[in-house]
Amino acid sequence: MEHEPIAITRRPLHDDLVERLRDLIVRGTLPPGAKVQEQALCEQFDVSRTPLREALRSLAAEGLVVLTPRRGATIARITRQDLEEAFPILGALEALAGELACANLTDAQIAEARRLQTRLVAQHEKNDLTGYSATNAAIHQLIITAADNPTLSHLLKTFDGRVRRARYMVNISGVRWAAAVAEHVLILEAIEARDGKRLGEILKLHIANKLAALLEQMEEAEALAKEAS
Amino acid sequence: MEHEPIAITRRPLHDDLVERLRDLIVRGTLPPGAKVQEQALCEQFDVSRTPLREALRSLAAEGLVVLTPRRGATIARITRQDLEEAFPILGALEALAGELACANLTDAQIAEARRLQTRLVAQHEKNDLTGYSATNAAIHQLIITAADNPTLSHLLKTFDGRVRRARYMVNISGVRWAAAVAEHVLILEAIEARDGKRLGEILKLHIANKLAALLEQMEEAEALAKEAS
DNA sequence: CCAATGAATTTTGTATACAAAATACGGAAG
DNA sequence: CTTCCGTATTTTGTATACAAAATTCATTGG
Repeated sequence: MEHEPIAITRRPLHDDLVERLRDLIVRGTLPPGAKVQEQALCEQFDVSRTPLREALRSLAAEGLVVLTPRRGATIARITRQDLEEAFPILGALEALAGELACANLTDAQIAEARRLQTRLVAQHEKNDLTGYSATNAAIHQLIITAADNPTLSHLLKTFDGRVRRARYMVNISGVRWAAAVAEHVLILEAIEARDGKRLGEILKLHIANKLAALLEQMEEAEALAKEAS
Repeated sequence: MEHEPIAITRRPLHDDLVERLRDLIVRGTLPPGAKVQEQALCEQFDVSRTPLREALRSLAAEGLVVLTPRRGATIARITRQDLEEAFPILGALEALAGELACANLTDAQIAEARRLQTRLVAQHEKNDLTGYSATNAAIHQLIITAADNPTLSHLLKTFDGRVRRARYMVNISGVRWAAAVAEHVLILEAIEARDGKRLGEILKLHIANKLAALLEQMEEAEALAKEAS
């Protein structure tokens, strides 16, 4: 007699589809503004329209896909306005995560944060952007884990997806990268001091700066695109 | 020749279903923990399973419905933990809305806030809970509108639904009601002063107090239920 | 009398079918 | 040549069909 069946259930197709499609969208393989051809995707994934459509509904709820009645699905565009609206929300949520985290942080977690910070600096110096991104994500994940609020964690995960796409569109500038590393020093300090209020403020600022840099990059990219036409 | 077709599109069934089901869930007609019988609902709404299932997926993304593979949908339960996780998020989001709103508030909007506040107090004195709730919602709506951030507005709307159900389960205590009215005085003051930081703080506190009162009420209700059994 | 096993029933996941709407295409009129 | 209109094609929304899994229920053995 078992108490927790641990659900050995095989996942339904639409759940797989959600993940695979999300990946395609976030990475830009399905580019913003693109029309989603149900039939084409059905053939590509070898499924029928029913599970595909259910997956599209989930992604629409996440904001990655826009569903227009009688005229199908498109990949959500990323406009400047979207980013300007989304980043402050992300900032508020991450700030909350930081505040909550400080109330729970264990010594082991703080030690881990120090290790990650050291690695982050080293990767910046070695110009290893891929590794840096991973370490960066790990630090944010550490904070979210320490916050110990699954609802917040889930909300951040889905909400972050909407925004992460933008980073695949432009590459970080050297100036912004250095500034981000500097900000991470402050983040670690606040973590070590378990100063929730301060950590929240820094995270908010960190994200606001990220937005500013991103918008600048996007404008440059747009200007270049215009010139080329 | 028109520039904006204004989309005279008839809404699909699943969109209607989402709204009607959400209403049933939020109002408690479909109670937390209840198993969702697809067939029964299909007959009740006279639709086939396809649009119903799509609607359930949307509601699952909102957190009102829980989908378990191979064993169907249930109405999401509201545990103490859920509320303890959700309210701080709601607080952070409303605080952000307050901050943003203060940057935009017009004199007309401030005047409207004063009118609503007067009405709120009158309705409290007349013990008109229904009217009070509507006015209360209008004040929060005014702030969200002034924040002028559709992404935030949408997020708050769906997220609020998860929590609003709890208020249908217990009725506000006289003590909490009076305290809420007092807090609204401070809210109006911050609005009049266009003090975003302060408005944010008060809203956060307002929501934290709401949570505390709600948890207390729920514990009382649970204790009563236990006694009766 | 209870537990366990297995067949009958229900429910779920997915595929397919079909009607209504939207889009693409092509020819005729200006 | 362009614009308009009507037809053909595609796409969307919904219903239905069917197989696999889960649940129910009765029966049997202990």
